[in-house]
Amino acid sequence: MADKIRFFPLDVMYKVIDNKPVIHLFGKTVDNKQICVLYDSFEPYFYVIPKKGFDIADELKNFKFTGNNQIYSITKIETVKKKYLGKDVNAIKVFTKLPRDVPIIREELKNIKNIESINENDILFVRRFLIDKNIVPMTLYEAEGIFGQQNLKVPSFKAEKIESYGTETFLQPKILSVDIETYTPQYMEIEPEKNPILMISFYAKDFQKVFVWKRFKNNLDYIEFVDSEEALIKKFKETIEIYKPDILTGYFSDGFDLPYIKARADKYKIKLDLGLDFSEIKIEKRRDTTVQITGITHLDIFKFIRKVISGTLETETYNLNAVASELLDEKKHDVDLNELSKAWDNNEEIKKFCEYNLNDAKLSYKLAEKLMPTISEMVKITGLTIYDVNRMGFSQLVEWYLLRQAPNFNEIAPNKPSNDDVLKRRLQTYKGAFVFEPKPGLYNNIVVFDYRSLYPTIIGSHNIGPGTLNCSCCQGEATYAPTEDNKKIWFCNKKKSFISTLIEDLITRRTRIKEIIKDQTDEKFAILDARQNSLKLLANSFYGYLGFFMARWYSIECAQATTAFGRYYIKDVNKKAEKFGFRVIYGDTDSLFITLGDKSKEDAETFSEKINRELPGLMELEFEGFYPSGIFVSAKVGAYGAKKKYALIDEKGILKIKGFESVRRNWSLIAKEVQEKVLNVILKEHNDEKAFEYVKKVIDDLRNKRIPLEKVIIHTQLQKEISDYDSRGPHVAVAQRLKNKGINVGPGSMIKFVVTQGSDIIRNRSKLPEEIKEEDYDSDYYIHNQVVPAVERIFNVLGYKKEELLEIKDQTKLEGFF
DNA sequence: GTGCCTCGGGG
DNA sequence: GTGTACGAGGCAC
Repeated sequence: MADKIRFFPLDVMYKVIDNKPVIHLFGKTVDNKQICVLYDSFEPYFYVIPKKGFDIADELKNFKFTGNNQIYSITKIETVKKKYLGKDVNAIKVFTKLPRDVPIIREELKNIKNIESINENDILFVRRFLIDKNIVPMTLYEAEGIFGQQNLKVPSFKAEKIESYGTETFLQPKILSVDIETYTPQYMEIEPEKNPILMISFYAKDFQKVFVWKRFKNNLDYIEFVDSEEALIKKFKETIEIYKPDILTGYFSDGFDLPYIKARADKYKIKLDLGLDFSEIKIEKRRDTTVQITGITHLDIFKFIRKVISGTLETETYNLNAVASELLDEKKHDVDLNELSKAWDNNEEIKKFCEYNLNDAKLSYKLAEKLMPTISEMVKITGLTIYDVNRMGFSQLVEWYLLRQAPNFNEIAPNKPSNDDVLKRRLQTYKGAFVFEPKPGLYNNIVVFDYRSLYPTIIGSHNIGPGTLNCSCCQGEATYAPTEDNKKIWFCNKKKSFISTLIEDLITRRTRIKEIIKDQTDEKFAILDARQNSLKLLANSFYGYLGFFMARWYSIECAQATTAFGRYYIKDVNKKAEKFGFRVIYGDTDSLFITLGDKSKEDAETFSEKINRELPGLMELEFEGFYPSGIFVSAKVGAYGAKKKYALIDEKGILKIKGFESVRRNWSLIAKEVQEKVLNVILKEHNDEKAFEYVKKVIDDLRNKRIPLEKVIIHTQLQKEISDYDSRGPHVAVAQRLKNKGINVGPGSMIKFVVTQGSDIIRNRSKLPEEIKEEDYDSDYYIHNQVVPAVERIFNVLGYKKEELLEIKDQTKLEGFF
């Protein structure tokens, strides 16, 4: 007698049991209990496309070979009618016993004649399963089968059938956030092999805890003392086992917290078998380290923010403080972590560090909670697990969306490029967007128009895609893309491409959501807004994907045609605006900035309506906004304005600033300070004279050594052993001197140095702050290489020249100015 | 200009 | 694990 259960899948893996791959879907039942649903009837396969006119079915059916003392064979084949890039093909679906047989058999098949190509042989088994069985994580399914006995931490259910059960989404995963503080003396690198973890904090909706292995008096109920680091790590393991989170999150926990905990656990020979199948946490050390726990979704919220939503944030640095400030309007505690190790050694007060620790865990928790709607929408669109969505960039998300959709179009996916292909593709370049450069200066009554989702709507409206590119059926009939060279690129008039169908679907789905979003409550709004934003992000990534060298559906011609149409449309509206009586001051890619002159705001709206009546398909010109005034910035040295650098003020007095990059951490404090102050004075006080004089004063202060040494120190981290450097930058030279003095420096050491006066190369003039006197720094270096570059672009907005900044100022005029 | 190196996030 | 995915900017040459 079969049972039925309803559940939301969250994580998926497979195991070979009795020489059969068994899919394990870990998730939550409708009554919120952990479950593992097993499915053993899914067979690995891939496609073989024979050369036209050849029948190799029998040869494949009987294909066998021996290797590694094993016999590999094809278990069965099916001949299927498929499409490959829009064209009909007769393909052979080749099945194997185990997933790991696929790459072996694929290699061996390369010896067979008359094979055109082998496809879809590198799609991981569990992802293949999710696609073919139409299973989307986080949505509701019903499984039919029996409860079984498996060696798992959660009940298991052996399913015969798994079917979609409505559209309900799992919205309340149990999230547990973790954060650690470690012993790291100042100037020393982070060394998990040497230095202990001092405390571990957890934060969840209904649970807060800081474990620490040094006792002190306090009245905080969330602090729990343990006797040693070893006990601390055991507590870490125990806490997760007891709390049973669906999602374990942290900020950069892929790259720091979890690998550190693992390294320390190894030292004490503590097995971190947190996987729901009793497996140990898996650390993959690549450039981007990843940490995986079977059955528990490890979400590194930093990674998601940087990879997926960084483009939508104002901040340019993605540290916890900056991101939490922007997204949560909350900050990290103001604590100097360098003091922690000292305090620890000297048995001083460490309470504030525990509070700091818990706060960090709380911030990560809140970020995860806040971004959950966006993440779950990405999961629902791409059909990937949260774990995968978390670690993929845009091009991969687009690719997995296409891979998931391909079977619905009966399409076989193209292969990933070979190394040779990648090299060739990397060399290909093409013309990008059109930019109408502004003359720097101040303007009044500005109206901004932009084409809504320009590239996505072009791809949709002009049927762009590798499958419709230069089709033989429309040769000579279709109009060419306006590429402005002799390249003849056209797209089919008769059938819609796979890619453009999908992108139009994304656009219309988004438009629908934006329509209903207007009258929604706060809660509903957040989810729908996240959803429309995910759709937008994905649609916007298609163009880049088509031109991305690693893409399966790569097509330089498609990318080229997209920008060509883009240039055509923006130039077209530019011409029409001038004809209508506006003055165009700036245009870039998809937007047009005009001044009204003697026309009104209403005229501008009439204009955009007129344009829209003539646009094809889903293309639309939007009236983005009206701004009483604005300034356009000059970028590098030169008479002309720059792309994407401007500041506008709207009718409410709110500033809109674009294109001012912030300085990186290895700049001196003085450069950072000056940039910040100048932006403030110009953008808030509108007093460019004051900003200018301020910088002149700082430059003068530098010349006269009135800026203290501490503000000119540059911090650079040593990345490897000194002897391993071929090219010796300033910090390497300084590190060498430190080493000569007997100070232990190595990879990870933060080297502080100051560039001093002289005529030698910078490396030889870089000294340790303690080696030199207060006034030894090279004023010219700091003026020309630090302060001026930090503000130069900002001043070009106002027509000031770099030279004017550098003029020796008249001391008397400025008395008492600041 | 080319090529090598560093940064990010975390303590 | 049916693998393998950075990209921008500074300094030395």
